[in-house]
Amino acid sequence: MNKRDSIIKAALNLFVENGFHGTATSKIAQEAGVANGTLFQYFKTKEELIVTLYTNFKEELALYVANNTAVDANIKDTIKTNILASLYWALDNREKFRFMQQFHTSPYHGQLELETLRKYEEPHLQLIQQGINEGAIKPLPVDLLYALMLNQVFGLYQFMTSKELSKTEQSEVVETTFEMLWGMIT
Amino acid sequence: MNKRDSIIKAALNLFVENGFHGTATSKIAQEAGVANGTLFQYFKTKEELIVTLYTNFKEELALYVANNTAVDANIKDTIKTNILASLYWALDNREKFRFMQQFHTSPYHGQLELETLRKYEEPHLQLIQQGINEGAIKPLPVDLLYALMLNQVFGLYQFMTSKELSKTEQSEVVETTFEMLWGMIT
Amino acid sequence: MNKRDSIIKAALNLFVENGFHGTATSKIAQEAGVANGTLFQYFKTKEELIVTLYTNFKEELALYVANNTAVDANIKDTIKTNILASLYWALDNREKFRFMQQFHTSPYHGQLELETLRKYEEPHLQLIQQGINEGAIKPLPVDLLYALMLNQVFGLYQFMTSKELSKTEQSEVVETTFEMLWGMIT
Amino acid sequence: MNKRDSIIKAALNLFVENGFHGTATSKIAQEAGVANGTLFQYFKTKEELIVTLYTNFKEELALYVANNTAVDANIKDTIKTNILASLYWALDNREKFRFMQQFHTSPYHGQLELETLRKYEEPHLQLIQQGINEGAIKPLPVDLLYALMLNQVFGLYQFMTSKELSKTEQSEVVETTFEMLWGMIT
DNA sequence: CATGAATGAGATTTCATTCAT
DNA sequence: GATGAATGAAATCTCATTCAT
Repeated sequence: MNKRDSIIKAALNLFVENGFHGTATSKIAQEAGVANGTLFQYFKTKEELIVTLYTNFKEELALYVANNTAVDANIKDTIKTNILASLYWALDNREKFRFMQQFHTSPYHGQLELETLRKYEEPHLQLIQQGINEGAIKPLPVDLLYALMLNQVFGLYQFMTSKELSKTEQSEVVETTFEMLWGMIT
Repeated sequence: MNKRDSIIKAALNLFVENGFHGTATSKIAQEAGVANGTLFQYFKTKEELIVTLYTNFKEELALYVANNTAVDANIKDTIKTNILASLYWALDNREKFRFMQQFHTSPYHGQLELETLRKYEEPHLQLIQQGINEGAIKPLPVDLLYALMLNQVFGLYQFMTSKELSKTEQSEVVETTFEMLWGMIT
Repeated sequence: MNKRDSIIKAALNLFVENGFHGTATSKIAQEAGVANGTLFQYFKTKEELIVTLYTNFKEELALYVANNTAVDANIKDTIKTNILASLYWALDNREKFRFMQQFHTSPYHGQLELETLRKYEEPHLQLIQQGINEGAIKPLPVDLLYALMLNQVFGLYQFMTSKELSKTEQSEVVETTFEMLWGMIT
Repeated sequence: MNKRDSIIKAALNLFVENGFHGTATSKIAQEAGVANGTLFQYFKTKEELIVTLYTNFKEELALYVANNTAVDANIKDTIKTNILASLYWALDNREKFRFMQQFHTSPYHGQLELETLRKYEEPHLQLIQQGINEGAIKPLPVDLLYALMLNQVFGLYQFMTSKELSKTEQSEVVETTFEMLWGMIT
């Protein structure tokens, strides 16, 4: 693993464990096995490091979701695969997901350009719009529907990470919950 | 307004605007119009100040919800009033609500006793359990149902704070959304 | 006990336990059961309190020694009773004695007027001088003899406070040690 | 001189002059010609700095005494050289010696492990024991004899630093005093 | 006399960042 | 690129002292 990746990995661990403020750059460098100054060769400031982590993960999640969303299927399956992809990525990348949540409520988030953020929402909004256009989904504001769906996923994630569930139990609760959601918005 | 309250008010403003770390205790004192050391007469540490704010607001919310939840009504109305009370408190106390969200993803949250936190969840869980017992609500784990309902409120809050809605639009979207939720869990 | 005495007593305890710097005036007031500001009615500053304690104890010791030194006796007995009085006072007032030692190595000591200090040494120096004049004590500088005798007492005090000795063992070691000292200077 | 040594030197000067509390770490850094934070790279806390100074000096003194104590000589000469070495080191390193005295009556001293302290006493105690075994020294508790001898040195040090003595006067008083001491304990 | 809330100067310590090697 | 010693601004917290009541 190259130094840049070592730093990113160490930063993720420490930020999640101790928060942004609770993590000194020197600790990150130490944990990454590089010198203090080396960190600043790759990231001009601590803030840049944090924002880079965030956009990296955001990108990674978007890619994963894109690759695991059924296309050329009926709208229900498309949305279902889309949502489940998000959920499973989060469950498989809990540290990254927690990091992103931390980031959202931090002041760093406000400094991101809205355009950047919109970019990641767009595909989901379009999917919902498509569902409405096809008459499958209730004709409500897409923003609202997106917010409800997204937070449904958060709620499910919260539940699933607070319990120890077997694989079958997991897929059972996921299936049930999605059907409930689908019933709600159609 | 006495000094303690001035400090609390200033702290809330600044924490929400700049985050916990981004807010120096000296700034808080200054904004509150008191001397640096005065802050530490009322709160032994910065952390104590932060935790006090959180538990204050948590208490305030719980009280508001308790006072605005219909009792002696059918279960649907009870739950409805309960949920709407939470939502409207959040909408009327946006700073306090943002503060609480910030707190949740901060390392301070981990230091709270679980017992304290459970105390606030308990009434909601009991309400859901009652709904299940009465056969009104689907027999799913209460934890799961609670998580879904709570996050539904978050989602709605998110939508409503991102738009400028008239009073009628507001109550319309709230009504609609609650009916969707109720349909989903029954 | 009046407030002034309460303060003095509390101050002694705390200073000996935690040092001058380690003891806040507010702690002293608290321990003494008086208000914060009351302390400053009796002592203009913390320093004045410390110096007052010191001179009080110094005075107390001097008085005790004066009252317990044999007069109208031969020089050996006079000096012996004088030395033993100092020693026994120290053993019976260990906190006060430790306080005085702490004071000696503190910067406060440098601020005392030399005249004040000399006053307490004078009687001892005169006694030694008398011994020399009578031909009983070696004709060495009185300063030197005084320093040796004083430190002999310190050494003995150190030994006796580090052991648990019975009354008979105590007086035995005291007798022996004085005879050794007397042998040394005559 | 490297920065660490500059800091140690400055700290010694200032601590002796103004006491531990009276000396701010920022003053030390300034006097040493280094930045504020640099001090804390070499010493994690102010306390660590103080304790390091103490153990450094203690070690230095022990080494000096070990190197200047006659071995393979009769017991009297061995003890004499041992005592004189201590005395002369103190006279040649008055600041360091005053620092050590300050340290002894400070609360920092209590935090040192007893084992550490015993280590430095051990050689002296053994020497005295040897003298007793050989029948040269009176069969009294070694602790007591050590305390008396040590304090004799303190007394002599006190006398010699309060006077301006020529070299010959110095060695004369030292010789005389040692003979008195030796007479006393044999 | 007594109180104790309020003060604010000052102390220790941290840490993001730089830069000479 | 890599290093890590050095920096110094800034943050939290303490505490002797004051003063209105």
